[in-house]
Amino acid sequence: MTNTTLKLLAQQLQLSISTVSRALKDHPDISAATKAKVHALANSLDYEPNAYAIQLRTQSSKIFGVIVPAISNLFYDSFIAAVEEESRKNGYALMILQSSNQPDIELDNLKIFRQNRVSGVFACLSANAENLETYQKMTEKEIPVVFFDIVPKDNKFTKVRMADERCAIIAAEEIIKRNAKKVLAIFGDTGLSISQKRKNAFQNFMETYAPKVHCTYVNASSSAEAEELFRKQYSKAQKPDTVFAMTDEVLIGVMKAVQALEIKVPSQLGVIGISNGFIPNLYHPKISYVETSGYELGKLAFVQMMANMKGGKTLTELTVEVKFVPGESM
Amino acid sequence: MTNTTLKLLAQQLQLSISTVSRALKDHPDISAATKAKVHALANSLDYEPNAYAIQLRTQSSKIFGVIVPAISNLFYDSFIAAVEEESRKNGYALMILQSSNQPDIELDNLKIFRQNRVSGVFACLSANAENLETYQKMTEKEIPVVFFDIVPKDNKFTKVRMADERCAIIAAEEIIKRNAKKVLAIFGDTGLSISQKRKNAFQNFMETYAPKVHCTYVNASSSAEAEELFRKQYSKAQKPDTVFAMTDEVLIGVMKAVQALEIKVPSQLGVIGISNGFIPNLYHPKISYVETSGYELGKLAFVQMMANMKGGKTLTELTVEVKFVPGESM
DNA sequence: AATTTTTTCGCAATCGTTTGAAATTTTCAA
DNA sequence: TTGAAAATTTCAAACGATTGCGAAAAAATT
Repeated sequence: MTNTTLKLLAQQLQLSISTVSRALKDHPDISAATKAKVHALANSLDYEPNAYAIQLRTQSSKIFGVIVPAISNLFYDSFIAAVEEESRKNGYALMILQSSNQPDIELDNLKIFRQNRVSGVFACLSANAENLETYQKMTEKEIPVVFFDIVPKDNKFTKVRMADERCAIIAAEEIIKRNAKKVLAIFGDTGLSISQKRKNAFQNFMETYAPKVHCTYVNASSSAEAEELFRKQYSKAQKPDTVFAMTDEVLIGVMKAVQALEIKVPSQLGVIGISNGFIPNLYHPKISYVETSGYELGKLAFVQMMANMKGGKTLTELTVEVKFVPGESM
Repeated sequence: MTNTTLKLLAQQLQLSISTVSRALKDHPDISAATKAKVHALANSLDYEPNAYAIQLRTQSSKIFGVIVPAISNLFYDSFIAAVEEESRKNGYALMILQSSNQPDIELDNLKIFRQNRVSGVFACLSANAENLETYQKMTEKEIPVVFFDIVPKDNKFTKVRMADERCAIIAAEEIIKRNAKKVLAIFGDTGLSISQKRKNAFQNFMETYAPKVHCTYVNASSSAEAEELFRKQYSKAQKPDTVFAMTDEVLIGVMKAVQALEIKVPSQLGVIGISNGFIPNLYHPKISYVETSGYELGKLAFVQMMANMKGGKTLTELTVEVKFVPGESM
């Protein structure tokens, strides 16, 4: 079964292709009568405009590219969900690729995006990305790029991200409120700038506003490592009375140990994390957390993308607001 | 900055477009000398073939469409990850859309796929989908469709899914091994055929091989409902000694109650679920589960897709094998 | 009835690439 | 030197849609 094309419709109706084309898009030049006829036939033959032909002709695709380290990730998937939602509303489709945190795959993916002449790219840098040059070229070719979450330092790019420092500070505030005496703060992989930012902000705040609270700072790059670190710290004579988990991954590790050691939360140990909320609500009592919503970030990223598309070069760095969501763990 | 095209290269090199085109793809007709020249210029001007033009000309896109109820889902995201991985290896990109379980959105998305002339579609039906006609049309237009997970009954379609009955039976076997006396089995939404299948298989097996075990069967369509149901059953005089959770969603609800009520697992209560493994491993002790891997399903779906593409109409229903993964909850 | 205006439609070029077939050049044996 | 075969390269027609501009037909004006 061959696809219905304008040509086919034109032949059957004894009209020219251009007339059919115009009729289909309600062009004022065309009489109501012919419009009706054209629409009728188009429907019965269920005509679907060929997106490639359109894009070739108009030099603009209705597709955005999204590149993330991994789709199966509690944070990115909600980001993607949000972007997809907005895109759909605006008549765009999404092409999603994962970099697996490998710079060469990231480059491959970017090539696919360029070859498909996507209208724009939402990009989350892979861990050790040094390929900013490629992104630079894309923006030069007028393919807007909106970075999210893991963004380049260079501020000639458009970026949206969580208010990382605020997250850490809000957590610190809550910890101080709780009147903690000994805090164990576990951050993510040392290689990620986000870990550094959060750690610095947290440490600064604590040292300034609660200098007498004893804090221990460690880094864990996996749940297992986080669990191990927690167990070690908790086996010491002076146990921490509060633990701060910078990511869901860390929190998962901590909570494994907490459950295994049958530590009472919050009486024996206060727990606070930074999360989109899914993991903290898995436990009883619910873990208190500072909310970083991938969903909200997605919405924001989309706004930025649209702004960029409309000619305006908005080279700003926006952050989405974060808030404390009390559970019963503090 | 305008995009480099074959025409541009041809002009600069004083060659015809066809020569340039052929040189770029190493056609034997072209002399080594010109090939070298062409490649050199193409590189320095970083030429990127225009995917639209190619697809228009060749009538074949290197894009697959994927449609899922929701991307942010522990099962689907790993499915997508697998399909994406395989697609990339084979030079395909993915266009991913979510139906949000709404049939009309699903139809919209299918339209986008058709307009983009995707090479094939991986589809998970939305809950109350009655739009099989549309899928039917697509296969008639030679766009292969591989259904996964939630698949149509009609067996003129290609489908891959988990071995749902096997899942339930394996779980039942383990429960019998454990010597359970009173079992609470919580299944998913009644509307989903998968719930029915699993329930029937489970119930059958239990009644056949362990008729004296007392089983209670209930359905929950959310974590909260599962939690509530569990609490109710557990507050009865004769408490269940084993609980079976058909999905992660159910398991999450159950475990909330278990933690809240401080029920000892496995001494007071055995727990077994069906899952891809992420959720069960969040708890201590680790929950035993029958593994249904979205990842494996994705791989299988891709194989089926490729088989379908190569002309062969493989209208079969394949299932991916499942296995029991012992935790410490039984 | 002749002319102007308005409606309605068609021509033809274009987007960037592929590809069968024809045209050109080179090679080489007779 | 010549002619045929082989090696290169070019021509030109697609693919399916959009769109400026001009043409024909219908309606309105004089």
